[in-house]
Amino acid sequence: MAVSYNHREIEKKWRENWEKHPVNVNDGKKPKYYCLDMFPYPSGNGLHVGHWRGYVISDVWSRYKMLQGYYLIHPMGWDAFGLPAENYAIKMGVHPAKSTADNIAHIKEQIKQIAAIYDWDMEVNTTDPDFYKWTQWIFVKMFKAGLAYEKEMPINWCPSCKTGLANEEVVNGCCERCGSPVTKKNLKQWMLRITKYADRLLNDLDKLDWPEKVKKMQTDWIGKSYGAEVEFKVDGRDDAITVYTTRPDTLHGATFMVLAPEHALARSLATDETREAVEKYIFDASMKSNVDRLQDKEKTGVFTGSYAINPINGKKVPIWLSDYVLADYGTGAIMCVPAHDDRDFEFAKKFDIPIVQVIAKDGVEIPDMKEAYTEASGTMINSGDWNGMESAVLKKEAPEMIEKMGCGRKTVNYKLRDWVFSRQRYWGEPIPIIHCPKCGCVPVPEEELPLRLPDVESYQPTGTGESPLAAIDEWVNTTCPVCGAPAKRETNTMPQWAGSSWYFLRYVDNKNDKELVSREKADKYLPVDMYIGGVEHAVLHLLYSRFYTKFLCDIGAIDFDEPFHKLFNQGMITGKNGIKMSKSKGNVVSPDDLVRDYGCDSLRMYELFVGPPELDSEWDDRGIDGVYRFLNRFWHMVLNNKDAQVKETKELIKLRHKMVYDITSRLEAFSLNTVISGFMEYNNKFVDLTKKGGVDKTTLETAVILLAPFAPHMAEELWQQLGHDTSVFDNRWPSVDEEAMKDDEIEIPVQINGRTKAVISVSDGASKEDVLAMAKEALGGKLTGNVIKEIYVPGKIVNIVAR
RNA sequence: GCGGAUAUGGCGGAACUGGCAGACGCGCCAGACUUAGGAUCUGGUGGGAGACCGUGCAGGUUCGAUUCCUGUUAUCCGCACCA
Repeated sequence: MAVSYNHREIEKKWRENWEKHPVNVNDGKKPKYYCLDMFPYPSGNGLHVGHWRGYVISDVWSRYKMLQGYYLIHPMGWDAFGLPAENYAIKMGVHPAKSTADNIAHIKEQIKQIAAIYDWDMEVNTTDPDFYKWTQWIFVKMFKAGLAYEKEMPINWCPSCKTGLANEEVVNGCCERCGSPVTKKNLKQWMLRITKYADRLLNDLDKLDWPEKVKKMQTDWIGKSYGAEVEFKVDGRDDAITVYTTRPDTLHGATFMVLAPEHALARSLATDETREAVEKYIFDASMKSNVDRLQDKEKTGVFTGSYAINPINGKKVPIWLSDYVLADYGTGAIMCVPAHDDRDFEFAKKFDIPIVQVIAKDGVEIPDMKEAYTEASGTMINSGDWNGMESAVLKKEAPEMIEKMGCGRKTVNYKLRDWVFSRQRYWGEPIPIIHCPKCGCVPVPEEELPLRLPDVESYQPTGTGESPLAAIDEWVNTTCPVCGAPAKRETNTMPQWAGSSWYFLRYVDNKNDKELVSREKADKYLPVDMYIGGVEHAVLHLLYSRFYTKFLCDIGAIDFDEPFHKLFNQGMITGKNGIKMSKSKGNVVSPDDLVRDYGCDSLRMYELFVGPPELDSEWDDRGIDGVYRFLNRFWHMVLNNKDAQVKETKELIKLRHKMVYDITSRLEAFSLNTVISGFMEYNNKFVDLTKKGGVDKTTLETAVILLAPFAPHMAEELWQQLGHDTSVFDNRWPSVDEEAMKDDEIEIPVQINGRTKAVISVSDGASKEDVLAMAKEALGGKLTGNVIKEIYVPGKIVNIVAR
């Protein structure tokens, strides 16, 4: 029978046509819809079928929104600074500027293969001086607001990438990029005070239509806890040690105290007898890497020889050092209640420290404790005045009680740390700061931005903690903008996240050289309505972007404080057996051949059909035949019916509305795989009907419009073949008439004891008696025994309970 | 260790607020058209000869459970001594 539709010719024709006559037009009246993809970093490896998925999902959603009457903001750009781009350049032996430009050109061609409706006039590139001018401008503003500061401290250091890392970039003690174990290095660093925004970053999550998983990850990352700081005087000395605890209710049970080895007082607490052991322990701890520390299961520690006084009961408690206490959380010191904390229990058992229970679980003291009782539920015992109180109540009230007693205060703590913002690498935005011997740190004047990244002969990382920029004397040496004295430029660069933290704001006004974005355009087109990308940025990019947006809102640059209203995380496309696609595994599937053989429309649809969009899916090349056959069958079905002048019948109208309803509701639910199977199912019905009287033109047109976001080329071509000289995207998404969808006769399963034995067809308004009579008739001899109960749920089911 | 997700035919996956389990597709089987078919079209396809049995496993609630509850196993993901 008929030959395949010619996808090559049709797709070429419509690409050229869209080029000349864009379908996404801003008439100034339509409401905007901003649908954003997480912009790629231009890798030298190019795109594989996994990369397509997110772009197809966002394009389908964008085109759907366009058909609903929105003016679409759907831009694309390049996250081209940073480690991956630089490492690639080093590996290939080319300058990163050159390799980045080449990679962008290549990937842009590949992305165009998707036929997504990107507005390339809005394109941005983070390495473009006209763009990073504003990345630097934001930094200067943050510096002036006191949010960017310099600090020397031990930071995460990747010995392979030869740069410092933010906390968020350390995964299981290893570098997020290269997987090398991260070490500590004492470096003077630029920091961003993201902790100042901790509460807003936490509370505003409520406003967002984001996956719960991502909200949870950010909540945990910020890690807010409520508790108290309590002061313990050192026995026989004037100074005190402050601890942080979330369980002040257990204060009477504190039988020892532990300080992090890095604690400022650690050394001074040693006595003549313990000095040697204490020094050794502190030294050993300093030599441990993050990974070692994580892998140590067994607790270690050393007694300092000193004692502290528990302020609630005046008892002397020994002070220990142990690396299970973190130096940079809370106060770096803890009170230990072994009866009610797992870690303290383990430590007390190992070093034979007394264990005192202060909460009676179910009213009784546990006779022979095998593990700590960690729940705040039960009655207080061995707790002086607090005896008899409920632990849960006391937990809340104790901080204020302690405050009144003058030995501590109510407080909160966060796991979130300030953001280590310096990178000792070449390929990033220069930090626009000048170090003046007289004036200190002075920002580059705003009118002198951008501070261009200078060309350099050796852009390889030095490993010394200095950026390669430090080697360029003529760049480093400058004068102070304030006093004019000789001064030196900051030579560290910004992390890759700097540009990506705000790029989505720039798209809508990417040529503005006066402002980051004009308020007029920001108010009109921002923020982002739908953001689509992988889940790997849950606490990196997505947290940083929220922080930047809040800051820019605070300084009045924009008028909203959350960047992304709705977030969708697509699952990964993997190779066989769920193995991540990678060059080294040799399981990368390139879209190029598939586009050539099956067409862009087929690949787009298969990307969706392969599985639920939010879950990982294994790629199987053979499956694409299914959607390719569907598109062929649909093509021929429409062409076979188009001139037949079939009159619409009640049945055809019903089928049409059911189709619109099914496709729309599945699309709204983001169940894109079942949208595709829905198309197939309805097409099977249409193909069947073609042999029995045909399909009317309105139904054909409706189907073509519904298909347009998914297979835009074919939809355009069929729309034209149906006799139109406009674009299929000039239509509005069809609406559903619920009345027209209704069936007069409903099929109802008839069950005996919950097992289906027959199916009857009843009219819409049939009475219970009639239906039950019909049901019994249909069952005939199958119904034996005594009928105990008869259940009829109108429109759903008949169930007869018999014994 | 803590938290989350997932588990359904040979395979990918459907099943809306509890109501005919396996839609749709891949693969496979049979047939048609063909010089030919790895193209296309038509039909079939969970298991069992059968009554029946079947949604990771064991219970429970219900007239009725893939769906709700309790426990449990496996896989994946996140956090990981945050006091």
